[in-house]
Order: sequence, then structure tokens, then C-alpha cells
Amino acid sequence: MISYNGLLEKFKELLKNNALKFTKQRELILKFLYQNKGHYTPEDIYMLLKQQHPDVNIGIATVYRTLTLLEESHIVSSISFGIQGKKYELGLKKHHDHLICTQCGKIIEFYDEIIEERQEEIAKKFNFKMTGHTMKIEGICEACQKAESEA
Amino acid sequence: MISYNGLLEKFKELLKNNALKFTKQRELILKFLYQNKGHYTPEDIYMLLKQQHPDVNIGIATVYRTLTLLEESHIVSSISFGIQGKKYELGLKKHHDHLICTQCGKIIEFYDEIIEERQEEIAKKFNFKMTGHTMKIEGICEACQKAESEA
DNA sequence: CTGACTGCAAAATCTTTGCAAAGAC
DNA sequence: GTCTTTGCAAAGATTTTGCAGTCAG
Repeated sequence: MISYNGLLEKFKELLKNNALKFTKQRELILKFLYQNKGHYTPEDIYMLLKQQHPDVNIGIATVYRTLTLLEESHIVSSISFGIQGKKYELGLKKHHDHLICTQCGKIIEFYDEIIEERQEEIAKKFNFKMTGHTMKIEGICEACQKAESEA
Repeated sequence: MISYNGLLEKFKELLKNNALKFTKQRELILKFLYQNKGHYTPEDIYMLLKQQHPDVNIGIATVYRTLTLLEESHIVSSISFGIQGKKYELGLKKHHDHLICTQCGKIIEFYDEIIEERQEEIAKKFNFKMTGHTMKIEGICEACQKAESEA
């Protein structure tokens, strides 16, 4: 896993290459996603940052703009979780898919080599040049099943 | 594949069981999805229905309400296609996944036994009671690749 | 008749945009 | 200094809701 400093350098490099500027707000959002491994909506990030850094002024629009920038740069990735809305996570990890508990909202990541291979083959079969893929398994997690059976 | 009449009966039965009413608008939406195999946003359906049935008054709110009802009843299913928004399709077919061309928006359906099996296994591994799953492969379709290389 | 359904318009979300001031380089 | 970025508030886009009239059963 890349270190935060490594990530920061990468981000600064990217900004420089595109004549963009390194700002406190952009740094905070990047750092937040690095430190808080998980899946967040723009609103989540906005609220938590305001709370954790009352000294820094930050607007929701900046969060949206920065997330878009980070996503275009392939530093973060997003995924839509139905009712829970679109969520962002640091996208530097190895590619992975998600299990979502429809009851409590818990998200588990997994990686399966066989599925990855099949996806490649399917894309090939239809002459698609694959650029990405998402797979979500919805269900009830262990804890919620237990809670249910006890109720 | 179920016939339209069969589907209609199923729908009426369901309405009756829930003390709901069978209306012209609900019928039109169901028929539209049956006759037009494909993926549509609520807006698409609304516009096309207005066009095809200028005599019947129908509001966008009714389209939303009916699609929600049909989805809850597992007669239609929805999937979010990123920039193209949330789309609905008749959900009576065998389960299938989607290939999406990010260039032209074409959607191709596919079914892969091996992927299905792996999904079951993964759910089991994490002790999830699987209730559904979605898999989307994004890429550039054959036609768009050609158009690109010729440009 | 009774209660559900409908269209409409207003409201609620969620996301983007215009703009003047502030900040990075 | 110059040009990007920011926060704010307004504007958009999409979806939901309240309501009075309409319609199915």
C-alpha cells in the first residue's frame, strides 16, 4: 500500500502536470479518504471535514469538484449503492468488488480471480474493449441475520 | 417467456391481493415494458407513452409510482447506468448482467454460469444471505471502436 | 359509495454553475 | 500579478409528496 506521502506526491505531480493548484481543501479531502478507509458520500465527507477541521472553511461544492477531479485522475473511485447514494473510496487498492448488506448498509470488499477472468472473456466475446467493471452482491450480512432470527 | 396476457394476469392478481386497483396507466406502463424490451428511464417511459397514447393522460409522478410498485413486486428491475441514470426493464427474464458501451450507451445483456456460481460461493464465504447481485462491464463496443479507429 | 389513484404543482434531494473574493505559484 | 480555486447562493436535474378531483371495485 502506498504511503500517504507517496500519494500526496503523486497528487501534486498530477496537479502540476495539469496546471492546477494544490490547495488546503484538496489536501484535506485526499487525506480524509486515505485515513478513513471506507465508502463515503460527498455529503459524508463534507460534514466530517467540517467537524474535524472547524478552522478550515470548506464548501460542499468544493467537495464535489475535488471528488470529480480525483475520480478522473483515478485516485478515487465511486460506486452507486442504490438507496445509500453514490459513494467514493480511495481507488489505489487492487481492484475489488463489493458485498452490501441491504439491512445495515455494511460494505465488504472482496476480490475473486475467477470472476475477473470471466469478465475479460465476456468482454472479448462481445468484442468490447473493457474499461471497467463493477460487481455488487446484495444480501443480509451475518450479524443482521442473527438479529433477525432473534427478533 | 411469459405471454403478455400471463403477465397481465399475474399483475392483476398481485393488485387484488394488496387491495390495489388496476388502472389504465398501470396497464400502459406494464405493456410498454413488455413490448419494448430494453432499458428505460422513468422520463423515457413517460415521454414515449405520451407520444404513443395522446388520448390517455399520464403524469410523470404516476410513472415513478408505478415503477416503484412494479419493482417492489419483482416484475421490473432497475439498474443504475452512471451518467445515463437509473433505468428499468422487465425483470421476468432469466437473471442476466450487462455490458455497457460508455461511448454510445449501447447495453448488451449476458449470462455467465461460472460468474453466477462464484457469486454464490462468495456470498457463502462471508455468510451473506444473497438477495441479489449486479454486474456491469463497461467498455467500448465494437462499432465505436471501429468509428474511433477510422476517425 | 369508499378508498385508492391520478395529474398537477410544489417540495425535497442531490449536484452543478456563476461569480466575486481569496489564494497558489 | 496572473490565473485557478473557493464559498456562497442560485440554478438545474431528478424524484417525491400533498391535495382535490377522478375512478375502480
